[in-house]
Amino acid sequence: MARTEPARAVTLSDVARLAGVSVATASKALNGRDQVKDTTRQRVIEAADRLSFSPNPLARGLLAGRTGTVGLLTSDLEGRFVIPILMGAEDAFGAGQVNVFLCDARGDTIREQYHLRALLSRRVDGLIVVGRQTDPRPSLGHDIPVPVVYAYAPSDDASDLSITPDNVSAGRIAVEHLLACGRTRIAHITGEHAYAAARDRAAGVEAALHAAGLELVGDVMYSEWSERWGRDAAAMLLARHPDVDAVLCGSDQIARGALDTARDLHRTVPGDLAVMGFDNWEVLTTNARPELTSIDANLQQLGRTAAQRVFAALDGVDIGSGTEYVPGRLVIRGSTVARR
Amino acid sequence: MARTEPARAVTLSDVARLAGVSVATASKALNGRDQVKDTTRQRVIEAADRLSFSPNPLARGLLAGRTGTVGLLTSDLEGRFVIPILMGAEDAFGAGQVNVFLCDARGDTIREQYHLRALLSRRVDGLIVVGRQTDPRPSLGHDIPVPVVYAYAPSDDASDLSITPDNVSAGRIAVEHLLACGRTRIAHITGEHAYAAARDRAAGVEAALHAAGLELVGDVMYSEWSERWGRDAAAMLLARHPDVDAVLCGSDQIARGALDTARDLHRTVPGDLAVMGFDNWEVLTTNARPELTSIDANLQQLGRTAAQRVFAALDGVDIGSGTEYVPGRLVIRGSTVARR
DNA sequence: AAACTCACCGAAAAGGTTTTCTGAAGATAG
DNA sequence: CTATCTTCAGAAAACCTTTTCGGTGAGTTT
Repeated sequence: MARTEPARAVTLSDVARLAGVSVATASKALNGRDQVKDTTRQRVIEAADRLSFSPNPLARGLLAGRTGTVGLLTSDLEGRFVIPILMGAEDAFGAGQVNVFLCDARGDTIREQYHLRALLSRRVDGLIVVGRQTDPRPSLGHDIPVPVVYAYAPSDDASDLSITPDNVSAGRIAVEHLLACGRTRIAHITGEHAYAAARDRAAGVEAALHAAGLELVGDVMYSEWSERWGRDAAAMLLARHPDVDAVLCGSDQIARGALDTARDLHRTVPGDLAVMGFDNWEVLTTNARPELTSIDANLQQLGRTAAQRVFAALDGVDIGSGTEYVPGRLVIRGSTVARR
Repeated sequence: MARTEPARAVTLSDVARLAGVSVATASKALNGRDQVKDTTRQRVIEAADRLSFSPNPLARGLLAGRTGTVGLLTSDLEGRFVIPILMGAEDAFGAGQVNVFLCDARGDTIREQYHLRALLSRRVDGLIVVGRQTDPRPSLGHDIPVPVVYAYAPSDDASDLSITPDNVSAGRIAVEHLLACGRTRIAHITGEHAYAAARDRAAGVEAALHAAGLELVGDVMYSEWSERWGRDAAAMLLARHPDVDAVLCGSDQIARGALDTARDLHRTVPGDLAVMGFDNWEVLTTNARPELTSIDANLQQLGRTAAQRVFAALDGVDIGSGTEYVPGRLVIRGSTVARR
């Protein structure tokens, strides 16, 4: 940490002095305005290069209103949903000159308001709000002077723009895969009924089964998002419905539990029983025995889309409102299809 | 997204006008400088309240040099190490007026340089660099005009300040726990030898065993950080050394694999065999059968410490240099101690 | 040669805040 | 009553960049 005097940052006037022009001309030269002779422009650019000048975004933002920053307001920093979304957003922004302010509200409305104020006072150009569930969350309201996009958790206000995973179609896709594998006696173990994600996936599952003229084996088994529940539920299920040939689980965690139980009861997977999960959480899926087929929610793409919408709004494009659904993606592994 | 005209932000001069004073006085009143009569100060504060004035950090930063922002430069956004660190940093900063710029270099030096430049040009007040391993990483150098603290991955330059988990002591703590549980025939399965984390933990393990007059059962088994390796290694281990009574694993993932194998081979845990891991990754530890004892690296505290060091440096305190080690914390669960 | 156009450059203001310095009024001491 | 202090308020500069507008000089037209 020993440092020499933090050399005063080089400013535009330093560049101007070196190039022998006024700051006004230097500014125009560097920003590609006309009204500057080409040779002059070259001289300025050269000078800026020599001093490795980089303009002060504060001064720039003070005047222009634009700061080149975007706020990402999450309630789910510990959660695993915000990360891919954040990466996607970084991807979309990264190429340009945009940086991301990250704030975690810890699910607390007070703190959220606090961070919101802080972000706005820093004059972020736009805002992405990430929730920790797919259940609608309270809107931040409309008196916000910058574009706002809600990601993962949609806003409860239809005049906001939200981008969220399409869990209904994900449920459908899962069932269609199991059907394609020749399974017909399919059960569904999932997490808390309070979560829209659980209910939506279940709805997609039942719709797809119905469309195929089939019925779910037993009722949808709701409880908690844990391996433990996956184990217990699978044990109950196999005791009551020994003829089941596929267990569709509402999360990879639950599926891991179901796999464990199947193993304990000497049911071979995928021979006797196909098992699949949702989320495609690699740590869980690729280390399971056998590896776990799952539905990836494409969160990274979701984040990219959200960022692009913010961009578009910044450029004055009307990005519309309502909820946009991002479809999931089937990732097939050994728990539904025997591997060569 | 439909919005009304973004009402021009209220400025200090609005406040001053309402309070019937000059901007200078208003500024002093709000910032608690003296040279302002108490009644005047009250009037200004009231006016600011009525207009819900919040100062423009851009203008403030322009003058002060301080921007109230800190850059967090990570190479590990997908990883799980940066998240608790980030939360810790947010904790430490959060109370104040600081916001965090998050940038992910994706392990790419070019991108890192790019982000570094972007952060510096935004005049961040300080920088926290988070790596994805505990192996030393290249220093960013000393021509950076703000304090830099390296977290998780230390800098390879001893004149930088780094804060990193104490894996040697973590290994020792783990062994001491196993000894306290009455285990004496302890084996160690861990991840890639290329990782300092693996070697350091192993060193601590061997030191602690040696101090107790014991030897490791077999050699340290290095390979990869996966459940699969945990399963395979445990199988090999139990075949070759059936008398082993504790398996210390280099990560929770490996430990999960070892638990699976123990179950397959009908070894009871913790009766026959104690199993423990490192990292205390809750998803893995609390869902294992039995729940997994582990060493938590206290990453959140590490992040807090890093943030505090940055703060201190900002306040002109000499924060020193070299590597500061954060000790781990034993989290006892059912895989080493039978639960009532 | 005078009037005009055109291309280019620079002065100055703006943006919002903090800080320093000056100055005015009131209070105290002699 | 005057001289010196103290207390408090305001004017102005500073931070750095962008933009508008006025101005200078060269070249062109009549």
